[in-house]
Amino acid sequence: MLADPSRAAMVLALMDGRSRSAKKLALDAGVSAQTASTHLRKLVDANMLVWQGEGRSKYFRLAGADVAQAVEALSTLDVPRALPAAARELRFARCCYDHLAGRLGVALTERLLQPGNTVLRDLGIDLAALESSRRPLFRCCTDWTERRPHVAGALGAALLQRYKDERWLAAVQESRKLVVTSAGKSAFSRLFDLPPAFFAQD
Amino acid sequence: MLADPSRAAMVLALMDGRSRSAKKLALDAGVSAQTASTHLRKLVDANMLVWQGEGRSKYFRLAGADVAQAVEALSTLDVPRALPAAARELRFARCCYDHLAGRLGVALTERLLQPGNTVLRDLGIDLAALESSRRPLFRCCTDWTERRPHVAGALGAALLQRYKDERWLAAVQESRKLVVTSAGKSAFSRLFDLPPAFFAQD
DNA sequence: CAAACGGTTCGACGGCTGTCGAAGTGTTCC
DNA sequence: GGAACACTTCGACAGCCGTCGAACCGTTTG
Repeated sequence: MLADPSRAAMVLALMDGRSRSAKKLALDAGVSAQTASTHLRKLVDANMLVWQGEGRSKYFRLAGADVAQAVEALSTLDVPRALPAAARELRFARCCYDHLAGRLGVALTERLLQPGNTVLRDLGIDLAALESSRRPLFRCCTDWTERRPHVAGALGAALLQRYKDERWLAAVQESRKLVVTSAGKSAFSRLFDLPPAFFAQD
Repeated sequence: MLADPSRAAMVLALMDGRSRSAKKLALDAGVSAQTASTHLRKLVDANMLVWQGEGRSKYFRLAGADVAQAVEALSTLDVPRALPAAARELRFARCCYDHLAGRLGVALTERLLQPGNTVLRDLGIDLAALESSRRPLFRCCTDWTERRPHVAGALGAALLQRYKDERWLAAVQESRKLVVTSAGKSAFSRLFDLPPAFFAQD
């Protein structure tokens, strides 16, 4: 399924976890509407996408976190060669389906795994509630830009949600890119013990 | 690369992390030697396999843990449909490149993530030494049989090595399957607090 | 040295599938 | 009601690529 360039482009365009119309996906992939329609049908039949009708439009999104993780894992294989310019701006912070990825995601994950840290408690993340959800609490994606793990799963999703609610991170229109607000810089520095210079990489 | 059935079969046959000759891989994939040769060349060019000459034979193996993880992540996508009979025996315990996967891998991972456990200390795993290695200490694969995470990365490899050294697990010839020895059953039950009935699933 | 064997290269065949034009269905908007 | 629009289906074309037979190279074995 992912071997075809058009389908790959569509799936990559949906890697932010949001929905897109068939027409927009056709534009993303650079093919006609008919071609896009056949591809989208195949992806839905393969349980990789789901759709939702809204008026005369059809909005598609990834079927689940497992699809996103597979794409991310595949991306790590091709990446040793230089990153394309378009991907350059995704290096620092982006969303990977429903959680945080990129240098920031990897750095926060490393701090989170250090024994003795109290970040989750400080953030008021209710682990017990998350564990009761059916999806795995903890999972790692291998970051395709950093080639190191970042937190995914229910915990990863809850953390990104919190960051957005607190206005520490903001989503960029039509992109997976996330920007760190000034409030976010000070909050991340404080909670995760990151040097202020870290954010100069963005 | 993985979209072709022959190449997929070859890569799957190498998922145990060991090496196989070109001829054996041709048999695994059910194609002629010429066809296998072209596929293997492509896989090497794509940095997914590496090879090593030995006499008039050529032995291939996976290029790294990232390849194995991508394959494992992709496998989770198609698996909702019933498992092929050949895969049935891999459900309980198998090696995934260099670490433990399957029901046992998932169960041990869950115990390992419970706060307050002392398993790593009891096993005498030297986390400091592992951290100094270049590869990430901690990573998760999403298990394609269980659809839940299991420990990979340097820690996952060190754990499997320890289990083998202790003769708790034994590799099955020409297969990814791992069998739990009777010493292993009692050791896992004790260290990870698993009920003895757990091993009846095997 | 000759035979056997593992692997590779070349060339030709054949099938699969991605592509778009054209036409059709259902929805929205004026 | 009619025009514009989003999406789908059908059909035909074209190109890509997996496949194997045949021939070739290098190593091993008797």
